[in-house]
Amino acid sequence: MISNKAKYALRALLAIAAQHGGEALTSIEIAKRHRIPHKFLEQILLDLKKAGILESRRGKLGGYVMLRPADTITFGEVLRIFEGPLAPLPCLSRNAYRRCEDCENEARCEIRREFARSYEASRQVLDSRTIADALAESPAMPFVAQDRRAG
Amino acid sequence: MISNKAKYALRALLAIAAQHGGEALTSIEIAKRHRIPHKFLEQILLDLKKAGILESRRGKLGGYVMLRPADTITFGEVLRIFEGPLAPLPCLSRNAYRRCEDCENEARCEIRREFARSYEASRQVLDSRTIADALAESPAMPFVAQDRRAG
DNA sequence: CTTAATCTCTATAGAGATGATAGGGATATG
DNA sequence: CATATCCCTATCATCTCTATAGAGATTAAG
Repeated sequence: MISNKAKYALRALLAIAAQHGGEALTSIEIAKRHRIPHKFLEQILLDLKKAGILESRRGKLGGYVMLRPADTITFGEVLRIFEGPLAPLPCLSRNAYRRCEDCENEARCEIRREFARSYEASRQVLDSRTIADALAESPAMPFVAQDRRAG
Repeated sequence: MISNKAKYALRALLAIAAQHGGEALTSIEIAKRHRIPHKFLEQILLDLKKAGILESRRGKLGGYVMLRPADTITFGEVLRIFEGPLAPLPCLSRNAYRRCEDCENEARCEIRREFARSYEASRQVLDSRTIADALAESPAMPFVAQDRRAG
């Protein structure tokens, strides 16, 4: 199961990316719409900003907008920010490889071999599907916000 | 990342299933071979027994043997015993379905839709690959123990 | 300049999961 | 009876998750 944090982050991103005209969305508005505890959401949005995904404006009329276009942000990328490596075993992570301390022979490890298959299958989905893809297939929201950064 | 518990369980199962002639393996032997804390492993083997996967014998000459043949035990089944539902969202679990409390419209939820793809991909691997499959592909152990229950 | 709205940052805390460790009880063998 | 093994329960330290809280920084409006 994914964490609430990651789920909230994805909800928030979908909302911000879907915002017409690329207008800023406030954390309060997102929290109200999606029933996310406001102060918890603030932390999450801050993480997304630090990750270079969102841009923020402070003060009155402040809020959040996409920094990078929604079609460049995959579900996998967002998950990794909040959950760490997606790999089921440390020895299968590309970005965060660690040897299993107690593993005798990685190349012959049956467990590693089997999980590699499973991981590869889900990784290919998570690392290819973007926020924009998800919105594009949404029946209630046919118009996808992609790159609407103010020029 | 999967838990140590699940990893230990899989290691133990692979060892027991690979045992020539279906001889019993003791928890001490498994713990020594695979560097698993012995008392921790005992709990795990007990869980596997309660799940109907292993059979045990007490006393001298005791140990564990497979109850069900190794080609009927999938990685997914073992994982579920120790990690609970494999689904990334409660609303995607078949056996343990729960509605996301804060979800407005499950059918239209973009997050659910995307994770369904990813989950389906990994589930198909985990629920089809068995302990016997894993051993069969192991270069160091070409002879697979399948159904060796004493008649 | 003041006020209000918003983002920013850090601290704290309860609940539960994780990963063991420990001790003894039950059972089988010889 | 002695020994080896499985069986069962309790306990514990650590970490993570899920917040909650409060104050500071920034901006816009009046």
